[in-house]
Amino acid sequence: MLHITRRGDYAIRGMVYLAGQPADKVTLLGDMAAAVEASPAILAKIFQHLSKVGLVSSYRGTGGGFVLGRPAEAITLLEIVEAVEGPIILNRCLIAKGTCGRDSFCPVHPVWGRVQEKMRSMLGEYTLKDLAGK
Amino acid sequence: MLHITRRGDYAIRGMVYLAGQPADKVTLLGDMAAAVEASPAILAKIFQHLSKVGLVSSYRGTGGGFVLGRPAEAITLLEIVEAVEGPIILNRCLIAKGTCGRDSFCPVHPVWGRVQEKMRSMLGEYTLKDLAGK
DNA sequence: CCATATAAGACCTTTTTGATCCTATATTGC
DNA sequence: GCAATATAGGATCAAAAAGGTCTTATATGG
Ligand code: SF4
Ligand code: SF4
Repeated sequence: MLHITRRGDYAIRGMVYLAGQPADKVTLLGDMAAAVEASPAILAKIFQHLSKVGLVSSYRGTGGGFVLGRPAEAITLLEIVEAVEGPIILNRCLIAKGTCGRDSFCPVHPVWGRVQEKMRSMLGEYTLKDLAGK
Repeated sequence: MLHITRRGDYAIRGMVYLAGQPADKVTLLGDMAAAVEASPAILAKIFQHLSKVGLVSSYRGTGGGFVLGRPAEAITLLEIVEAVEGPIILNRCLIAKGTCGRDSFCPVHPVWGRVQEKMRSMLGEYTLKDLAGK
């Protein structure tokens, strides 16, 4: 239905929050969840994945929590969205050449390609630094 | 997951096909379904709806079928997609002011608005005439 | 060794999507 | 009028995705 999921939105909320914290403060999941108004359980899932991908670093045990995996100015909205939701693909003919079969002659195929690339490039222009306003 | 549905794609396929036919030829559902490689049953559903919205005109009985509801140059990709899938809304805060609650201070909110509008305007630029190449 | 805090995965419910089937209704031609 | 044709409309069903909860590891610091 052409919209990002809650997971994607929660991920962005959390990442913007982390970017707004002091540079290498280790943030508790619970604090972050409260601040971004999301369930700790679901935010945990999301950030476990962001950790695996390297967008955040995580520390277990007492004094553990999450920190940005890179400087805020080196993380874009696009990366966060695609890390959580998978690559932005507007129509299935853009998954790979031949997925649709009509792509060689379909006049609409290139349109989706253009719209998709514009969208990705726009999202790629915004960094966490821009969004956290620091 | 940020992609159009099959219904949307089938609708576009069918509309492009109609636009490629002689101006006021009444096209059989079955012919259209065969040409666009979609099940007649599902294409029927889709075009019933497009008919209700006025994007096509339909005629029942012998010699019946579908015709574009307006000249091909007056129907855009955006209209077809939104007729079938509902309005393009990238994040729920864009449904209406206040749907999210954080929209008044959220730094990401305006970004989604900008991306969404760009996307809609791009899709609004392509007409069936462009796509059918007539 | 104990309290803390994330990692990982199982599990469940609801919503959306994709698809089919059956019956009704309108139109044409005989 | 009647039969053949073709869309309208609704009921129904299965599969997939999304949203969310819970339980059990595992690592860390004191
Ligand atoms: S836009 Fe054209 S190529 Fe892409 S999925 Fe639709 S029919 Fe296939
Ligand atoms: S982008 Fe901001 S305003 Fe929009 S839904 Fe997410 S948190 Fe709410």
